[in-house]
Amino acid sequence: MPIAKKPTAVHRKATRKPRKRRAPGRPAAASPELRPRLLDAALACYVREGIAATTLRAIAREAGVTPALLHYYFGDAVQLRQAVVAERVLPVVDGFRSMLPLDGGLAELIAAFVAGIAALVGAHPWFPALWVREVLCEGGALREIVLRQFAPQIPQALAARFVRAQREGVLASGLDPRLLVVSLMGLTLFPAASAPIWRSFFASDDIDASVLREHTMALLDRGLGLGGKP
Amino acid sequence: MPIAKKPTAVHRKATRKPRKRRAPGRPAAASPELRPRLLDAALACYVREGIAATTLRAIAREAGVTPALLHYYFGDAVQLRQAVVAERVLPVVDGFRSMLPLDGGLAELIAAFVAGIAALVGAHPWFPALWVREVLCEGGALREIVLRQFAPQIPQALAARFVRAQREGVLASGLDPRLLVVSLMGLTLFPAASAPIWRSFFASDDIDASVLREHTMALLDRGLGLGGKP
DNA sequence: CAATTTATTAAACGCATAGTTAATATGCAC
DNA sequence: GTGCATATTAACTATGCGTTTAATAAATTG
Repeated sequence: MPIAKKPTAVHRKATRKPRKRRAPGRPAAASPELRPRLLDAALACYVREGIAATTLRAIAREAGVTPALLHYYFGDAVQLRQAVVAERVLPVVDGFRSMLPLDGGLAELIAAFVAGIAALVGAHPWFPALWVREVLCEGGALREIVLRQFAPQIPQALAARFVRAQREGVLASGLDPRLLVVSLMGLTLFPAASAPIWRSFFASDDIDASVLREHTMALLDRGLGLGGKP
Repeated sequence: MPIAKKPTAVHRKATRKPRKRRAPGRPAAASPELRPRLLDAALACYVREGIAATTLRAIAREAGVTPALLHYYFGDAVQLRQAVVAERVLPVVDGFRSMLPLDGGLAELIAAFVAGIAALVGAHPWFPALWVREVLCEGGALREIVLRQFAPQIPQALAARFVRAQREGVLASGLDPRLLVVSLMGLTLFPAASAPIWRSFFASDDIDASVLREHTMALLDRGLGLGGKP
């Protein structure tokens, strides 16, 4: 509509034609909590397209609203991203960390790590893909945030625990305690993230979460010298 | 006459000597082959930014030329990408595959896999990052190409070999042959791809390629039940 | 050394898409 | 009802993409 000088609302309403598209203005019904739905839509887009490649319009389309509404709720795209990270991503990482019995035995710690990742993936299937793209990939949008805030706590605590276990002879020598942390992630997060790939060229309907966990534990128990081998 | 417009280039003369400089017009003599340099520039951008996010202008900037020159050499952006894949990426994957002794003993195969990834990463440090972003990530630009063309040969051949080894009692039961393929990649490619991360919060100047390889082999030898008799 | 071919750039085109702003219909308090 | 706050959209402006065209200078050819 070209801008008339001072179009009053009443006049425009009188000349309004019935439209299919929603007109601006407050909706009739009291909308259910929209904000969490917007966060979920944003997260879905982040997972599917990557954070950097996700446009405000894509999120709006996903949620069935206009980009301007996202601006209304969250300000700009950066603040929206921060909200998603703070309210959707970081709690997941934190929940995993709190599940690790760092003060218990080594075998229990390893088992809890593997089971913890399995539980995390079961509850939040989107996590591995997001983590790979936004943390593992260089230039990932979550690298700094997640890494500087959480990762030093988990990997360094694990490495320290492994050093102690090795000194006590519980952990096989020949393993590097720091690299063992990396190996643990490679044996858990990586299979989860690549599941869509290997499921596409392996007949793998029989592989569920417990099969995967038992395979991983079988490899680790023996590989770390935990089983009962002297 | 590099391909630019109509696909009627019947006569395939050898490549000319290109050159780069500032003002328009043909540059002075003694130019090194420009085309490989353009491919390298494109690859560098793909690795750093991701293929989808890499603009033709960014590649041109990286190579110190104009976007129009890329069009002169490769036609459009899609053809440039195909050239990079065919001449830079696929040969690396193929070289790795040819290094695997699928007909030898199991221990030798495992060792060759680990050493092969180490050699690949040593020769092409950009590979893990590219592979993670473009193959592992959903929507990655190389997923279809690499996967449908090469990956079924390698993983399925490995899995078949592991099935046989397990039947012969050489490979510990309790391991899934298919998941073992995934574990192998998780223990090799993943640490390589995440090296920038774990090096940033571990003091790891003492960890070089051989330390990493020995750690991995120590874990695998025992974990798969290959080493000395338990 | 003139004509032609080859390699390169500058500039512009058309298009898509980005994030934001201004307008506006509804709900609610008096 | 009247006025203000809330929730929502249409429209705008900016930018940047890939591509193309025309200009131009060196190389090559005769």
